[in-house]
Amino acid sequence: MRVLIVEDEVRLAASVARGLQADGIYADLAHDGRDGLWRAREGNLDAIVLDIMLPGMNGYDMCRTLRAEEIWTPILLLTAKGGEFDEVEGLELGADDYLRKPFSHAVLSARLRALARRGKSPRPTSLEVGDLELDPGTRHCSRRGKKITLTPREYSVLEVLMRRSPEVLTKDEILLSAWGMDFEGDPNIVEVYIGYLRRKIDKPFAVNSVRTVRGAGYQVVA
Amino acid sequence: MRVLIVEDEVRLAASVARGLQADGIYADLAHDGRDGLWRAREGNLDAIVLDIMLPGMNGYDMCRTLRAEEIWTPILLLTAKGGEFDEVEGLELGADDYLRKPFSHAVLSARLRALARRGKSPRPTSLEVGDLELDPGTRHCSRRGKKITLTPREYSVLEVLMRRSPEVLTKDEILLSAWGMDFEGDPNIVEVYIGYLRRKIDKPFAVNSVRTVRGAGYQVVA
DNA sequence: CTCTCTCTATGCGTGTGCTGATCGTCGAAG
DNA sequence: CTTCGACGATCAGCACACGCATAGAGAGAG
Repeated sequence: MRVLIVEDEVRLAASVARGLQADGIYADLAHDGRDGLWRAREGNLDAIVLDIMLPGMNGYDMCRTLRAEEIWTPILLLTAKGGEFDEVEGLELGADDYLRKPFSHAVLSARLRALARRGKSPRPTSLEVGDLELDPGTRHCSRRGKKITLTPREYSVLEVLMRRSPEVLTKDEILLSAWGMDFEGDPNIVEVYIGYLRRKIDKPFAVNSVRTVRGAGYQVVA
Repeated sequence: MRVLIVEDEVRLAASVARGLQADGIYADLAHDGRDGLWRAREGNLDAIVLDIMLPGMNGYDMCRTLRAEEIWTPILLLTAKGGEFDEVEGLELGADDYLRKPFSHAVLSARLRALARRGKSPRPTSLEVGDLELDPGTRHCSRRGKKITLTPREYSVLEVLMRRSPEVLTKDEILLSAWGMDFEGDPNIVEVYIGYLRRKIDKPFAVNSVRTVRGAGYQVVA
């Protein structure tokens, strides 16, 4: 589990980070609003701990900005003031919880876990072309329920073909997607891998879903 | 929006109910634990406000009972004591939030709205993949009832793999989640920790739940 | 100091990727 | 219809990167 702590008091931030680490929660640190916003956009975070009083950009603004950008990572606000309006306002702006300073590490980690539990991201959907299925999450490939084992390179080639099915892709497009732009070998490699794929996903099932379009490229059809 | 207030001090309960009503939140009242439990089972509630000190049945027990019955209506605990352990304990038992007395109506309604927005999320208290269990609260891991001791780093790696099981995670994703984005060492460390995990959770039980997907990453399966 | 945990560094085995040559096939022009 | 050229398919075999195991150094806590 991974969280971002946005807090300008460096010593406090470091101490909180150590405390969480002892509970198996790894914490990245940002010391001002701008930096925090940047990392929040980048990262693959389970939650954000956000101080309200910050140099650069305050916690409210950061919270509002993230939500406006459709980033729904759970946010826990840290409030220093005694007033209640901070907190109400924060929740209305899209924060998910708040904690009043000073707080104990035990409470913070319990709250963070509770937040992270809710914030599950939806599963990526699988690709289907006819009865051929490809799940990018597990990298499983199957036809009519029968599992097909693919090597990494075979998987890359099939993925791009299925993603854009039934488009015809040129060899160059396939090279770019499956090998990357820094490939410097024999472009004949694409033909070789098309061959591997046909041997695994077409021949055993007596179908012809990987089609050659002479002079143009390849496509996958139902 | 409709909430249930379980609180034995009649005057306080009535005053809270009036305050919420002014914010468009309709409140049912129960004055002891048994009555509260009954109404919580019946009703079509958006949230429950639960005092800890109650005649009949205390707040902890009520909370635990509801969760055991698979009723996941969000619960906000009211704590009167100063100690923090009440609160941590409450959250571990399945409450979703807490508020320390005395509190203001504005804060209570903001919190209730936040809870209702999240909705009832079936909340697995532990992660399970096949017969392998991992409890994020206590950081205990076990298979077939036998306890397995994990170091913090091992725990982090296993947690992210189980949370997203049966997805295949790349080494980079694992590094990001378990080490953080500022890790600058040898990425081979992931392989090392996968090895440690296998030695602890797979080999003693003669299973193979931590799978390598060559060229892609790792997954945990049943 | 000792013990635990984390990480680096090494060597090894195997599956995978790629090359290069040869064989097959399609299509257009005579 | 036949022929020829260009494009695509297939195959064998080698090199190597990937993943695994293990040992040990370094850091930190008790």
